[in-house]
Formats: sequence, structure tokens, C-alpha cells
Amino acid sequence: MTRTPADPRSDLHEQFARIGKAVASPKRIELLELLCQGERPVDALAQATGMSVTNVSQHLQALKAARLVEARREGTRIHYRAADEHVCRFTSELGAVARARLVEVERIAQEYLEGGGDTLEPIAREELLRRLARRDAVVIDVRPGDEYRSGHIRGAISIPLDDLARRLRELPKTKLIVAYCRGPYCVLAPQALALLRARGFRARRLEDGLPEWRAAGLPIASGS
Amino acid sequence: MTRTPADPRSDLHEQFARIGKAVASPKRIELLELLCQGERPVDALAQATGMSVTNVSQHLQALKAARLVEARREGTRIHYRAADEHVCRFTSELGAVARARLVEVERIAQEYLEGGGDTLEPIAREELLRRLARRDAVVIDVRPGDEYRSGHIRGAISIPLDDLARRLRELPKTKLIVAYCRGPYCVLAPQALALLRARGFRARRLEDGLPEWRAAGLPIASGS
DNA sequence: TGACTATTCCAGCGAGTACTGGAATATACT
DNA sequence: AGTATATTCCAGTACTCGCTGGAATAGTCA
Repeated sequence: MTRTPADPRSDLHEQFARIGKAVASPKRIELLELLCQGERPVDALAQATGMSVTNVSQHLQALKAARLVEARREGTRIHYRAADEHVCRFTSELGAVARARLVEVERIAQEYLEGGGDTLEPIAREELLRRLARRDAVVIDVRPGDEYRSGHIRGAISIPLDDLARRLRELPKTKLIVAYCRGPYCVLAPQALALLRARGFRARRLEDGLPEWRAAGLPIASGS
Repeated sequence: MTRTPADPRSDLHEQFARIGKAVASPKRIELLELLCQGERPVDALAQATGMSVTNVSQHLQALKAARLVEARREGTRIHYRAADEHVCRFTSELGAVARARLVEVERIAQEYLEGGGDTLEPIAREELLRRLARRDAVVIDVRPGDEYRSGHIRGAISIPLDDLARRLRELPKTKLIVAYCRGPYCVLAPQALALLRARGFRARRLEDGLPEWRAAGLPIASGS
């Protein structure tokens, strides 16, 4: 901050790097992913990620300085959200590059998603859209209820993973059940699939998650 | 490096952050942009960016560790290149997010591109494609010749900016001339436009540059 | 083999970053 | 006003990063 390079070319790259620096920390990436699911107050983020409130606050300041998130005050709470669609698309793009380039990612993902129990290929977004049009599938959103309310696939019903076991009767045995959650590395949908299949349902996973659906410009609804 | 978190969830974000860290430095972003134009040996990169060879080498090691670039040995020289298309798309996406979110970027870009002399809107990729199909425009690639050879828009002719003034007779006065270069912040095309217009040509710029054209899956050719 | 070139490796220093715990703000509740 | 809650601000410390200059490595050419 003391000296000014005065070279517009490097100034420009300096600005680009502000975005880069913002996503140079695993914690901040995790926060961004959460915020792309819907807005949240600071303490909820701290709880969800297991880090201290102070620390979360500091990371949020960093993200805000890079204009990747915005804040909204509501009484004593301050709700943060991703600044726009572009930001979420960028965040999931980051994950995609990591998956494409770093072999480690696949390995860790396997382990994380319980030994890759997913034998069936995930269903493509376009195919799901076609099936929805001919009422040939039921889509369930297995994320927590508030994330569903702040945005979900149009036509999906909300069954948070925790409620799934006692709400099985709402689901038809004859149709295909398609579950989705936060993104390609989210555990909620795979766990839902395991449960559903054990109970004799035909169930598949949607490729990726809500942010990618939204990024593809496909229909979204919000509220309950 | 000393302790292992052993939590696959945070391991995953740790991996994502490797990519983030790689683009957390302005110099590395600049290198990536250059490498997306075509492969180059270390000393050429040092020359192009004005940094020391040692320093460039170190940044390249960092990029290689994140698998964003790859190296190829040829005699005593080592040529670096972007690892794949995905990487270049990500790099230009980074610039796009910076442009969308950081107001400073527009300001610096104005200053950099000589006070925004570009009064005309750039021409869209799809429109250029249509015009090319009906032979309604001439496309010129004003980057240095080696970048043209390592990849260019199919049908474009190579006229490096330095040669433009003495090769004006090759261009028709009747058709639209469309110039392109490295990307939205590259100065070559705007300077070409200024020259062409001063000599009475109808000239416009292609939106963005070659990496974005390629990322859009539009036709590319290589060689001379 | 020996001189030459391109590149990488390494040590060291200054600057920046991440996390912690305690203090300060700001709003709501009574 | 006075208490309680959510969040931010502010050191302090351990750690990491970026750049520099000198030494080492790998290949080429005579």
C-alpha cells in the first residue's frame, strides 16, 4: 500500500489477484459454497463449518473486500450472501478445475462419499428436465429446509435428509426418484440414495447440485 | 505439512485452495494468460513480463505443482504451456468475475486502453461467425506471429501490429475489418483499430480475444 | 572433454496471512 | 437506562509467500 506501481497493466492483474487471493483459503471456499446455497448469519456459518465466530467474521470481511459477498443487517444479526450468480458459477468452476486437474480430488471424494457407493451414473440436467416435463420422475431436495426455501429446482419437493426415513410414504414406488443437494461433493444426496435403494425405490442422483443447475439457467423457484 | 487433518471434507477444500493459491498472485495470472496464447520457454516469459528469469521459473514451479501448466523439454529450452482448455477458461473466467465485481477494473482498463477510444461496440462472436460464412468481413489476428501459428481463428490472417502499417494494401476498403488479440484487456487490437480507422477503413474489434473464442468451442486453426 | 546456455535449486530477508482471545460496537429487550 | 446478543475490531504470534542473488544441473556445441 505504500508505493504505487503506476503501471496500469500490472494494476489490472493486481485486481484479478484480489479475486484469486479471496479463494486461496480452504475456509473461504467452504464459506462461499455455503453462501451459494442461500444467505446465512455469521454464527450459522461458524456452526456449519466448525470454525470460531471471530474467524468466520474475518474471512467474511476478506470476501466482502473482494466483493464476492454482501451483507444485510436484520436486527442484531447480519446475513451474508454471495454477491451474484457470477460468483457462484466461479466457485463451482474452481471445484471443477480442481477435479479435472488434481487427481487427489477424485481420491478424496471417493473416500468422503463412503467408498463411492454410487454405482449408477448421475442423471444429466437436461434429461431430468425432459422427465419432469412428462411427469416421469419425482425430484427431491434433501438439503435442510431453509436452503430449499431460499431457492430450489422448480417442481422439487423438500425432504431434508433427516426427515427422509419417516416420509418415505410420500414417494411413489413406480416412478424414478431423483435426489439432489449442494454440489458434486455434498454427502446428503448419496446418503439419501442409499436409504431409498435399501427400501426398494428406484433412485438416482442429479449431476452436481443446485448451484450448477442455476448456473445452467434452468428453472428455479423459491419459498415453500 | 506437519500434521494431517484426516477430515476428508476439509481435505477436499484444501485441494480446491491449491488452485486458488495458484491464482492468488498477479504475476502468475499474467503468466497463465500468456501461456493460454501458446507455449513459451522460460526466458521468453521473463522478457514478456519484465520479471527475472529466476522469479518466472519459481512461479512456473508453483503453477506446475497445481497442475495448471505443463512443461516440455526441447534441447536446452523448456517450453511451458497451459495444461488444458479448462485452465484457460478458468483464467478468463477469473478476469470476468473481477470485471463484474470490482469497479476498479473498468477504471483501470479505460486508462490502459488509451482513454477508451473504442467508441464502437465490439462485435459478438456469433455475428462474426455469420459474417465469415457469407464472406462479409476480414478477420485479422494482430498478435505476434508465433502466437498466431500456435492457434488462431479459422479464416483469420496474421498481421502482427508491428507490421500493420506497411501491410495496409492487403486489406479491402469495402469490407469490414475485424481485429482480435489476446483478450479483453489486450492493447494490440485497440491500437490496430485506431490505425485502421485513421486510414479510412471500417474496423471493429471482436469481443474478448482468442482464449474466449476457443472456450466457446468455435473453430480454431493452427500453423501458418 | 570443456565452454556455454537455459533453467532450476537453495538460503535468506522482508512482507503478508491465519488463527486466537480479549475489548469494543451496535441493536434488541425489559 | 441496563442487560444481553451478534458481530466486528484489535493486538500478538506462528507461519507462509515473494523476491533476490549465488550455486547447481542438464543439455548443446565445438
